[in-house]
Formats: sequence, C-alpha cells, structure tokens
Amino acid sequence: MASITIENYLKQILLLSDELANERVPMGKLAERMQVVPGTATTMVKAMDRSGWLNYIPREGVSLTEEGNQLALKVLRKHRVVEMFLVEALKLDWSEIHQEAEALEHAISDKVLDRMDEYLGRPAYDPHGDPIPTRLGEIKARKLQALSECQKGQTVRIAQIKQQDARFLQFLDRTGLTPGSTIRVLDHDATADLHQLETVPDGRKMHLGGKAAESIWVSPKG
Amino acid sequence: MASITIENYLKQILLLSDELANERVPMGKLAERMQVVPGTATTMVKAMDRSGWLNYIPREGVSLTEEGNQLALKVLRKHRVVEMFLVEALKLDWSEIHQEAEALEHAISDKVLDRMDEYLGRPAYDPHGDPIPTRLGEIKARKLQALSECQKGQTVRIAQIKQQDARFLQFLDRTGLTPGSTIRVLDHDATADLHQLETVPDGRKMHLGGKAAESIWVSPKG
DNA sequence: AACATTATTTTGAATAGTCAAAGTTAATCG
DNA sequence: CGATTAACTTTGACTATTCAAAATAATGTT
Ligand SMILES: [Mn+2]
Ligand SMILES: [Mn+2]
Ligand SMILES: [Mn+2]
Ligand SMILES: [Mn+2]
Repeated sequence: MASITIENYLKQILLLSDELANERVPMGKLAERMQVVPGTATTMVKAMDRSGWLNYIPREGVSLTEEGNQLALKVLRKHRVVEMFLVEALKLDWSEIHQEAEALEHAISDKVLDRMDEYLGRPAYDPHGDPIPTRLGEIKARKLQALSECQKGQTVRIAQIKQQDARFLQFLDRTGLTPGSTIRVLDHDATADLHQLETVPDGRKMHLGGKAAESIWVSPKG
Repeated sequence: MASITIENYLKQILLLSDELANERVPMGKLAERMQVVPGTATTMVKAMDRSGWLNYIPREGVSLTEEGNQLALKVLRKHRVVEMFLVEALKLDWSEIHQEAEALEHAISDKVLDRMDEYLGRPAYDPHGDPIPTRLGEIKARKLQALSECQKGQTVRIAQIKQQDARFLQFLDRTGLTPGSTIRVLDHDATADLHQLETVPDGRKMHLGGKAAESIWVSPKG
C-alpha cells in the first residue's frame, strides 16, 4: 500500500511535529528533513493528501490523518525495535545501526517485528534512548533536560542521545556517555562554550562543547 | 547502485540459468518468472545491459556479466541466510519465510549478513535445503534426484524442496517430510500418478501425487 | 513457398519520485 | 503603503518501472 518513500515521509512528519511541538509541519522543514528540494516535498505531499495519509494546507503545511499517524508510529516502532535487535542480537555497533534500521524498517513484516520485540523482552527504549512506540501506538513522554541546561552539582542519568552522527556516537561509547550511565555536572562555562562533568561512580572528569552537551538529554537522579 | 528491481531480475536470471542448465536465459522465461509482461522484461533488460549487469542479445536472451553474477550470488546468499535466521533465531514458520526473505534480501547490509551467518554457524543449506552461496560466491553442486525418479525399495534422505508454496510446505512439515529426514520408496504407480513411501525409522506409510513427488529431491542413503 | 503459430520487440502511455528554474504569496521593513 | 525578501508552489523535464496493443521475427506446417 504505502511505498518506502511514503513511509519515510510519514515518519519524518511525525518526528518533526513532535520536535516542533506542533501538529502542523511546514513544508520547508519537511523538505529539509527529507533532503529534497521544496518542490519535491510539495508534489509528494499533495499525492499523500489524495491518498488520505495527511492533510495538506498550501502555505501552512501538513498534519497526519489518523491512518497516517498509525502508520508513522508503526514505522518508528519498527525502526527502534530493529535498532535494538541489531545491537542485542547481532552485536552491531551502536553507531552504525541507525543506517541499517533506515532500510530494515520498511522490509520487516509485523510478524517479524513482534518476534524481535519478544526476543528483546519488549523494550521501552532503543539504544539511543528513544522511546519505542508500543503495539498500541503509544509513546511515553518523559520530562528530560539537555545536559547543557543542568544545574551545577546535579547528578543525572543519561536518557537519550539526540543525534545520529556515527562519529559522535562512537565518541560517547568510548567515553562511557551512553544511555543509562550516570554523571555529575561540575560546571558550565558560557564564554568558552564548555561544560565540565564527571562520570559516576568512577569519577573520570571531562569537558564537552556546547553542541555536544545539547545533544545529550538526561533525567534527574535521586 | 542496483535497485531492488534490478537485484530481483539478477537473482532470477541466476536461478533460471541454473534450472535451464544454460547460461543464456530466454526473455519469455524471464518475464514469466518476474511476473511481468514480456515487453517489460525487454525494456528492463536493455537498461541492465547498458549498466553492465548482463549481456542481452535480441531474440536470444540474457547472460550475466561477472558483476551481474557476483551481485546475483550475493542477493541469493542474503536470501538464504535470512531464511535460516528467521527460522533459527526468530522461530518463524518454515512456510512463511520465503516471502519475508524476498524483501529482507535487499535491506540488509553485508555486515548484517555476515553477523547472521556467524550467529548461525555459517550454514551450507537453507531451511528448504537450497545451498547457500559462500562468501566467495561458490555454490556446491549436489547430485540429487527427484523422489519420483527413485527406484523401488531405495532408502533416501530428503535434501531439497523445490517449491515455495506455503500450503505445500506446511503439509511437509506436518508429515515430517523436511530436509534431513529419511524415507524409503515403496512403489510408483504411473497410472494413478501415485508414489508410495514410508518414513524411516517410524515406518509411517503414505502416498504422494506426481507433482508433489517431483518437488521433493533426495540423495541416496547408505 | 505460403501460411499459421509462437516468441519477442517496439511503441505509446501511465505512475512514482525527483530536480531546476520560474512564478506566487505573504510577511516584513522602510 | 509599496518594495524587498523568504517561503512556498508551479511548470517542465527526466529516470525507473510497468502495461496494452501493435509490429516483427523466427519456427513449424502444409
Ligand atoms: Mn527508512
Ligand atoms: Mn534510535
Ligand atoms: Mn526480492
Ligand atoms: Mn529457500
């Protein structure tokens, strides 16, 4: 029914409407995210509107229909379960799974999805800390904050990495800054665009640039 | 580089050239196998010739180039390793894996392929008894015969099922006629188009029609 | 050889997805 | 308000893949 292209558009619209905290996604953002020229996004979106996946209002943007939302959630679920499976079952590197999942999310059946999910013990989060939509299409919302916004002295648990760049993820893996690990925020230096922290419990001290600290989201601990 | 469609054409050309015992595959056979009208196959094949995947001689047919052959073998390898993985790791039913693998063979990277292969212990045959091309692109040839061609009284091991029909495979599973199991051929009745056999060692007797007996390939035992 | 049959190719048209470039709209600024 | 700009849409063109139907070639048959 839905082509791979349509599934990708749906998923990105879902993600963008979340990121923008707005149901309606403007065409510019969508085109940029899909890495196509704006005219392509317009053409595509008009076709998807005709097929009932979304509502398109010229010069306003798109919002998913119920069907569109359902399918977007399923694709996202497949993506994240597959990522988890690649790490847990096939021992792939944290940093390379996103690309793999980008293709696999369109190739696995609902049955395979469920078997993988079962094998993994129905995980709630993927290896990057992103929540996995449930079979019913629900996503848990958490109140997280960026590492860069934490108060000095706070001890926090890394919850989510908001970047898929392989090199960055490899760096985090090397330094132990992976979802689930605990750190303490030591200092912020706005002038130098630096954030100092130490790992817990081993107490290794390190610095991060502003961009990196904004990509690491944490939940308060204790 | 190669689209999913091209990968599918390449794989079927490889399989057909094997089945027909002829490097050159005629357009009619290819179109039928790809489930497209003949004109479509002609168009496609001309484009694939231009891209160097095969050599096309009008009214003669196609033969794979070295590149085409390599890729066809890799796709076939992915297909069969994936089938094995779905059965062994995800406990999918023997009868449903072919469809799944038809999509997955285009979605997994070489790395994922190798991890699955490793996980499975580098199997030589897939769940249907089809040989899995090695990493170097070699396929073992075996001298098998159809069950329908066996001599009366012969004890044989089921090696390969030459049919992907889910209902037929489910039947074989139910009756224990799966690759690896042993049977003895009791009788052939050309008039009634029937073949009688018994399972070994439990000695369950049963009949098979001509078409079914032609789909089950065996190797002589002992 | 002439005709019929079968296999294959060609032609014309359609759909999906894309880009480049030109045209529009709406918002912003002076 | 009118000009400038940013965001967006439209138009025309292209590639990949497909079908239907007509044309052609090869093969077999009287
Ligand atoms: Mn994708
Ligand atoms: Mn992820
Ligand atoms: Mn396939
Ligand atoms: Mn198989």
